[in-house]
Amino acid sequence: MSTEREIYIYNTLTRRKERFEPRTPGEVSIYVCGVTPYDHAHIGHARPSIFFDVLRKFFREMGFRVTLVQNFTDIADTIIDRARERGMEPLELARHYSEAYLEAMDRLGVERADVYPKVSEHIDAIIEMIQGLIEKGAAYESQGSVFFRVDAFPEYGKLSNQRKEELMAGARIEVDEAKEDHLDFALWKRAKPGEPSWPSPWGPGRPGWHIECSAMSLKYLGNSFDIHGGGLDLIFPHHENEIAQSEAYTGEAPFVRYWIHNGLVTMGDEKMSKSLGNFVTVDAVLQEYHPTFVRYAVLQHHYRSPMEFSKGQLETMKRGWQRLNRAYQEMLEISPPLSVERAREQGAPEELLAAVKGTQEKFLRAMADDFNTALALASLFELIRDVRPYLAGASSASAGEKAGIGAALAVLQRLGAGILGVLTEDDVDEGAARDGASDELVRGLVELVLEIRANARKAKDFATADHLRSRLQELGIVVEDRPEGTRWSFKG
RNA sequence: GGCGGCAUAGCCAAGUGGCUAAGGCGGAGGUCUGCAAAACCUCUAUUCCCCAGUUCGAAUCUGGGUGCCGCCUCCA
Repeated sequence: MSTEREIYIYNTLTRRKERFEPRTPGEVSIYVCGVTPYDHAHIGHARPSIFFDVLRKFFREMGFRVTLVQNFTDIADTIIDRARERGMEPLELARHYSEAYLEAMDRLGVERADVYPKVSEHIDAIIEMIQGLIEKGAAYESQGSVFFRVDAFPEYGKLSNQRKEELMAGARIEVDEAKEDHLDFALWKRAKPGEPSWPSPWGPGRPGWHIECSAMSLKYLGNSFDIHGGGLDLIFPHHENEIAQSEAYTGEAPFVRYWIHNGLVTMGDEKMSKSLGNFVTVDAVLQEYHPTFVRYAVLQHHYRSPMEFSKGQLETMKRGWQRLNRAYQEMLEISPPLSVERAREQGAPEELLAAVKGTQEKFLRAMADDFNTALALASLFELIRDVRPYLAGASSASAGEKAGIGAALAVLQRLGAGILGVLTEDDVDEGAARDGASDELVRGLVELVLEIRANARKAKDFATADHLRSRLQELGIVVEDRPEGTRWSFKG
């Protein structure tokens, strides 16, 4: 693919769509705020992971070399508290949930980042940065802790568009007399008894919340890297503070060229979050739904829109995903994937090839316009609609028609499977993935019933046949008579 | 109180100055089928929360209003 196409990104910093110009031509550096691993990953975490996975694959498709860094904030109050409850070492708890997070994302088809830096492994870099900030007068030590001096950074508030005075007015921050100013935030927190701590020039303690992302992103991606991502809920104070620290430290702006924030996942119109307790884990969802379907559901929404998560919501979306995949799977059986050029050589209908190229164009244009995955997905539906007529008579299709289907298949694989990851070769029918010892018996019995039913149908005893089918339906087993034979599946 | 976002058909959801307002689900009719299911075809918003304005022209821009959400405290 070429890098000719212009890519537009909505930049939170400017609140405008801007043309993407990388720091280095042909390369993209991306830092995505990862999780604080003190519990299982939920769907609210899956959304940014899936989105940035798609974004990365799209950039790659456009010819960029992509470097993706995602941190684990493995030192945090929440981790310490949870570990204490369970009588565990905080770092051990964090390691456990970090692993669980990665495994959950693997299952969702999220490609691993290039680096997963952990706070606990970057204490030195963090201390070095804090020292630098103190030397520049942007931070000060107080009672064993170190705070960032917000007054030393005149542009404070530029990301979240807040004025310092206003922040002060509405502050619900408890007064900490160690701070010079209410808005100042901790870079280094003095250790309280019984807390994990690391030695530092200011005594034993641990990093404050925001400093790790600055230290680690600068370390792995350098100054003025391209894209920093995360949930909308991180804009303030987290990302605001990152900008202040980083730009004060390096003396260079911008710290980040494009800020991308994804919308939140809601349940009952309320933000899904661990602290509210209204979350559904990725594992729980994957027990009922196929990973490519979860991606489909996420990508059906524009990344900046809120996404309501509910079972009813998913159920109605499932049909579309099934239809897309059924068509895809039919195509797989008809032809190997072919380039448009090869398909044309083999006599593919021009009309079909035009549809294939049109889909590709529409898809890439949608993605290049602020990663409009919903529109991109729509283009795939249009493609299968255009291919459908050729699929109908596939058994008698000419070599040229099959080649045309192969060209469409190649595009589906590259865009739908490769970039979006919403296609699968697995059975997409209801409950198809069910297994287990008891099902072994059930399967045998269903086969037996269907054998009897087949005999009834052969004898034109449709009353018996229909009775068996409806009784099975009541038990949650769907029977379909297709031209090629009867098939059945569990209803979800 | 401050900042930001959202409001498009029964539902989900694109579109942000101008060809017929994407796509999916659902619904209606049809093809196929012993009947169903699946699949396919056709139809399904003269109109984009309300009011005023800018413009030859607005769902799209401006002002005002209403409702909802997020952030200002840990948070993807």
